[in-house]
Amino acid sequence: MATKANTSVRFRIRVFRGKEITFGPGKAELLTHLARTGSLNQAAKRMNMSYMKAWSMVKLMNQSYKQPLVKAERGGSGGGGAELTDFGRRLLSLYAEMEKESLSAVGKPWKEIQKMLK
Amino acid sequence: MATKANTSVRFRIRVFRGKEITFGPGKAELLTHLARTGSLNQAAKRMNMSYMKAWSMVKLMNQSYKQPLVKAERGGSGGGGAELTDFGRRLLSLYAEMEKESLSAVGKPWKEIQKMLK
DNA sequence: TTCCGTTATATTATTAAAAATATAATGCAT
DNA sequence: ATGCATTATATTTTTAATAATATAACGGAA
Repeated sequence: MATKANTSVRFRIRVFRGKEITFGPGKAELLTHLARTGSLNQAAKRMNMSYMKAWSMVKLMNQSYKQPLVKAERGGSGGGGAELTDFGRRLLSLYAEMEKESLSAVGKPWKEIQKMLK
Repeated sequence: MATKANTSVRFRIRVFRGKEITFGPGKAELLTHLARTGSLNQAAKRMNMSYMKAWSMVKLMNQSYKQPLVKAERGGSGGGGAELTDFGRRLLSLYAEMEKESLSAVGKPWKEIQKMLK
């Protein structure tokens, strides 16, 4: 038994500005879906999130950074749509890097803890 | 302006066993206070946590690991008390190590993100 | 034998977070 | 004009997390 099937360490890395969470795992997932679908509505649906919550997240992000992460348009042929800006793509990839780095940094103590779990 | 006063990354490292969080920042803080005070009641008060919640955390921890992290006694001269076991002290220090390692691992991308924040 | 401060536990109440619902606005296409 | 799929926003409802309250048990000390 090298690893216990049931056990895991999970990270929540959150970027704060004052009291507000301007980036975290939920927002990262939302932006990832948004990049694929081109629609905030579709992105929200894919992660079983209400459109309203998704929209309020985007609003907060857009006003927290020097440049908007998401550009949205309404009306038009398909009803409208939303997409990531280059700025947004960059932030998303930096966040992914943080997740990857920290997860690998934690390997040794985590193995020890795993041994201590039932 | 080297760092923005207002901004921070925060980690929530959680140890899961199935759906249950068997260790995390709250439990770590509780055990730290417990080590100092020798009383679960006092430890809870120091972090403005209800005794009931503290106790249920201890209960979950004690039944999730191969050995108990906390040993409690009731009755007696001071009414009773609780203390960390060696096993508990070890887990607490491993957790602290995870926090420290991951924070330092994240330095580079975090600096970049900080620049992007308003 | 009664008092004390604690652990131990269940039940109820409060609060905060999330979800659901509703509605307006947009602009292209048919 | 009307329909369409979306963004944008406010309001209400529901749910889940947390806190509060209550009570029992324990065992030494005065």
